Amino acid sequence: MSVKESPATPHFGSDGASNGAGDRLALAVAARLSRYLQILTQAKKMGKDTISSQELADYTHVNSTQIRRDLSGFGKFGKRGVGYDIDSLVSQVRKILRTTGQHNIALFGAGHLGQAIASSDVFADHGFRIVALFDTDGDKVGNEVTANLVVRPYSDLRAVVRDEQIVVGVLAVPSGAAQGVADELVAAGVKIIFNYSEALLQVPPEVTVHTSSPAVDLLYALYFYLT
Amino acid sequence: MSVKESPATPHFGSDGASNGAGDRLALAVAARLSRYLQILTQAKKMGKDTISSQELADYTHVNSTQIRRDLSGFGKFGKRGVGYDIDSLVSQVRKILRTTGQHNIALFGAGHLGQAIASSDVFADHGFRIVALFDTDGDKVGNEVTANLVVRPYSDLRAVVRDEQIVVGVLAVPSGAAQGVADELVAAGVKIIFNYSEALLQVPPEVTVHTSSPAVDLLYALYFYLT
DNA sequence: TAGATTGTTAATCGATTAACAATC
DNA sequence: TAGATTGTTAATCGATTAACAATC
Repeated sequence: MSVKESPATPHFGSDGASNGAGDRLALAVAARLSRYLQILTQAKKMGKDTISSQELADYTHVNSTQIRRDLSGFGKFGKRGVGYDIDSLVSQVRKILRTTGQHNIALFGAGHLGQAIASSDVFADHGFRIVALFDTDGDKVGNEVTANLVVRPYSDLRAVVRDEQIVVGVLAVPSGAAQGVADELVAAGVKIIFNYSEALLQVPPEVTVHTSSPAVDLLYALYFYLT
Repeated sequence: MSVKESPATPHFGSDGASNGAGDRLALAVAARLSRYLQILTQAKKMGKDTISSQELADYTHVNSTQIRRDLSGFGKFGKRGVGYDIDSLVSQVRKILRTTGQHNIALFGAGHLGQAIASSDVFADHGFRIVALFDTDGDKVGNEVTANLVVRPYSDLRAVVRDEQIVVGVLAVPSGAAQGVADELVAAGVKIIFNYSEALLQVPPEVTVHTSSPAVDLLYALYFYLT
């Protein structure tokens, strides 16, 4: 701790060994990498095969040097004078983020926001699957929201979490209902809750809540750009 | 530049004068302050009058020392042994962020996401107003989505931007339609675009694009929590 | 008073950037 | 080759944290 060893690699947390088995990425690095991944995926869809650090910088608002630095910490992925091959960079970044597997998600609330989320193809692009959609409204139960997604009643919650190995519960319910759903998810053993409502949720310490709603995101951004 | 003056205040950018007239907040500070503001507003709604830096830390995942530091840079807003009075802190932070005025927003797309955004009360809480909602679908035009919001055709765009002094255009349209709407907004003189689609938008340098969709937000978060 | 929580210091750590040689 | 863009260095700057006295 007190003795300076060698210039520690800045890509990792506290103890800076190389990119071996058990290292955890620095939080900010992981955040940026996942941002790059999203842009890369989209650029590919738009027909690009190659991208430069400067182009990535334009889309992400991250400095281009920072981007090259982030990537070169894990290998030499680019071609000087050319840029990065998108396909190969995507698979490299996925490897770094360790998100090559499949993860199952349960979504709560089949209102406007829930349906907007359910019909996004972002998840399939990145190896996540929404395997269940719940709503309290009896009239909605049974509706087919997308090809493979039928609205289910809350009474199925426990069985679904167990049978489908749900790792994340996503709340797209009204603020007033959010705490109740969170409680049921916690009771069912889910450890990660993504909260799109504005409610401030109370959960046990072993459960992580991430709160962010479209409107609140917009709010943040406005504070910057308007001044 | 090269000469160390005095320990510059870390709350501001490059040239560190005190909190006088023309100083710009450091980006990260502004981001955190707006996050605090959202939590404070919500805590107030839930009946709290006072909040401690530790409680704010629990909700925002920002270190409590960091929070006290952010706030104490602008004044002594708290009471030792008690915490912060929510009402007074809200008005102080608003003053710091200079967002006491009203700003008008135009929203594009009356689909699920657009309607979810339109019916959020986050904006009214923070002094922003969605004054117009546009859609290309002739069947939707004329529909009343919320009490004061009727779906309008794109042909009204220019007039509305001018008459209502629109400063931000929010895109909740399909990816394929996003660039077209962006072009029209640019032509109408709008300088800030908030893009909820996944499209990568091409705009002139004087226009700022902020891209983030609910599904992509979720994606980021999952990369963290699942590893 | 006793307990709690702020305001502030001091030290470390990580992020950011300009600049440029290497090289495709 | 000439032009473009990466990979990397070196330096600075800002963020983060633990710790604790001040004080409500």
